[in-house]
Amino acid sequence: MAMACSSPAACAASELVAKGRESAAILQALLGQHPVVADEMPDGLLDLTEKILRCCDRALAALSVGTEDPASGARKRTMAAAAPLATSSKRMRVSGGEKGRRVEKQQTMEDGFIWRKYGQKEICDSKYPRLYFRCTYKDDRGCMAKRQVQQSEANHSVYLITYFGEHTCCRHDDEPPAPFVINFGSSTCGDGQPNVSPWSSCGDDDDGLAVSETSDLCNSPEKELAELIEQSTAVPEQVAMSSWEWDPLDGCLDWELADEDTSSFDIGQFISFDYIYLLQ
DNA sequence: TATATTTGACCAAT
DNA sequence: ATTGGTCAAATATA
Repeated sequence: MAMACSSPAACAASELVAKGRESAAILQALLGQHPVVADEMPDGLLDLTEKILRCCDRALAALSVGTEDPASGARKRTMAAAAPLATSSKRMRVSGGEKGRRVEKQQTMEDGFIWRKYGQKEICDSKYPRLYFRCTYKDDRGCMAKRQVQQSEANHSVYLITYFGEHTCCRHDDEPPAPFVINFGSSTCGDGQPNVSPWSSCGDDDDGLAVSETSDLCNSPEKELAELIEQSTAVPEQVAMSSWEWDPLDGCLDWELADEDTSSFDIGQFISFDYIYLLQ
């Protein structure tokens, strides 16, 4: 699937930032895990990788925002305060007793979990059907997580995903959930494959690192590094969730200031400043 | 053959 | 009566 960017520059920038983020995630995982490196590491090295990851997240989020129709984006931004996007079906709340969490995703509805489709419904006032999924492990492990997926009316390349319930299928009691699985440099980008990070790029060259391929690694014996990298590469909810209130530059400032004397990097070479308003 | 998807039917909420 | 969520038989796929 080709990336539906609003400009070639934005598309190229997204891919470059995504690659940079993946590399930073691997570096962070390796730094944190390797006993020798961890012992002799100068203070702040992990913090630095953390900052790099955060900046990449925000850059990617900003770029993904840039794929939307600017007019609708501006409209959304002004409406955000009055109408928070985290809504859910009243029916689902009644039956499930729980609010859904809506996430907007570009390009892919894959999120690293394995879902089984159990229904599809034409929805009134929407030209796209709503797809109903439950966790594949509902029967085996009693995992009651569900999600609904619907293409955005405003931008059909955006999937509106609403989650209900928590995954209990691949979580140990003392471990946090691992909603995203990375698969660097995967050669397949088909819709049928659980495709990892929402930022994963398609048609990538094959010099990447294949760390894991399915969410089943939750129980695999050689999962330690994969889990470390998963945690590092999981996109923070703040970024994944639709929100127009966060500041993409928040947390990057000190990093930028530290570099400003030596860096000759001109972001304007890569990103049209048409998108800069989206960062404000 | 086992597993996943499709799709019409059913039912509860509105 | 309408709508949306789920079920389950039929069908597709590996």
